[in-house]
Amino acid sequence: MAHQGPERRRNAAETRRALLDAATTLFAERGFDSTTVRDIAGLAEANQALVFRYFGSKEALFEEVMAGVGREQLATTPAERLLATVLRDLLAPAADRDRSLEAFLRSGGSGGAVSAVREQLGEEYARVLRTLTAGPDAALRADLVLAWLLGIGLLRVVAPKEPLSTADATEVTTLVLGAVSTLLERVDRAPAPARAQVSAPAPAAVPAQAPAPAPGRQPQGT
Amino acid sequence: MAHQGPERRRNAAETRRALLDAATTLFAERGFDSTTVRDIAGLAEANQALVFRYFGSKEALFEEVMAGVGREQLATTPAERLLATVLRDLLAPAADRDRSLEAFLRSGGSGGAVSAVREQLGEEYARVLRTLTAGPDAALRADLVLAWLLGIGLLRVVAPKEPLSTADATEVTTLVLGAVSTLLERVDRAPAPARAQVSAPAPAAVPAQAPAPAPGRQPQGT
DNA sequence: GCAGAATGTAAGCGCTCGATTACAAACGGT
DNA sequence: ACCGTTTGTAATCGAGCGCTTACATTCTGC
Repeated sequence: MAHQGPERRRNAAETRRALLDAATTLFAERGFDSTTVRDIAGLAEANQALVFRYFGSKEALFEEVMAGVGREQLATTPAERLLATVLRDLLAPAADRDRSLEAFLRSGGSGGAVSAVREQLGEEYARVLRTLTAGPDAALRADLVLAWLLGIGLLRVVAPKEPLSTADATEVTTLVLGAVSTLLERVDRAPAPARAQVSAPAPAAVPAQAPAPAPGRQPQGT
Repeated sequence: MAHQGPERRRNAAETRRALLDAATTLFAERGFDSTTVRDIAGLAEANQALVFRYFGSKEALFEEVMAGVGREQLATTPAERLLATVLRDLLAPAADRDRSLEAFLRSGGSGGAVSAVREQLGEEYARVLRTLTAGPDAALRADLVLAWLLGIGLLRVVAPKEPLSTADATEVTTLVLGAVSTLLERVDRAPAPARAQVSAPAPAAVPAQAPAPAPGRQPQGT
């Protein structure tokens, strides 16, 4: 990658974008702590001082990364499909996976600002998931679903664990959606009625698998 | 320089143990990266050079912490109870929670040795969970259960998210076990031998609200 | 065409980290 | 009492970090 083509002329907007892209990639691959601004600048083929000129600080850059990438999916996906969409995204090959979730998971013990971003993003996802079920504990059920998604991401991406990390996407989807349908159904305290079928679970809540490549794609420059 | 009490006399074994305890606490609270050897030595009221004398390196210390704490629960808990035990542990107040899982979750993007420890520990848990279900995809189902546990830990401990982080333990247990029973139910052959622990919540398997040290010994010290 | 703003670069500051070293103090066998 | 070993301490090293500064280069309005 010698990069000799169209000489990058002085262009603040483009440089900024290059830095943002590089940061998105690296935060996803290594998390916040293990990514240095020198790495980011290096990948973007820019000077590391520009990170601070354009974003102010490493944390501010992280916030902008997290704000941009994850929100897109959230805004364009109807609630009923969010679960299946996120799941499909999680199970997709690394290349076209949404990076924000990875960054989220890999940025563990970081500082206050990073935690704030994490909380906010989690809140947004949970709010959408909450609409999928009824009852007084809808929010709790939504949190549990979100927790499962995060855990699956953890074992598939961050700390790959066989066989989950290489399992067939359809099979995982089937298993998860089946169990989730049980969770989202209105079950009182009675543990008995838990006999949900994967093929015909909740009516509109869980539009089962469909791992087909959706129309809306996210151009993720590498 | 105060510290006058029962003067810690020169005692390598005790100093080593103090360092190990301090490391266990701090790794759990902040993760591997954010914990410094100076912090550990400070909490243990020891000199930081001793960390290297007794353990060789920070990573080696981490490995010893992870080897010691988590294994205890794993070795003394029968398979049928592991799920409920881990779940109860996860939902317990921070004070008497097992710290290894926290350390596991908070040590995100760290180096190779840390990842190796994580993988190994995850493998052990999954192997036990695997015995809870039958069928060709038992291992995958076990991984999904483990993923859920990790995700719940994530949203309860590492990145606290309302309402899950403060939800009633019994309610969470009920919801999770209900959905997990759907997941773990055998699909095809292999008539169930004695897998009743989950799908029919036997009172023994899920003590749920009773964190009392039941007849079965739980020699968890500290 | 030139002043001033915008953009890019190189150097380095101050700090913290893991790890090492040199040395002092307590211990224990003889 | 002596001496070698064990245990503890202080000082530091070299590297890497986020971030800043001083300066060079290019662009743009007039």
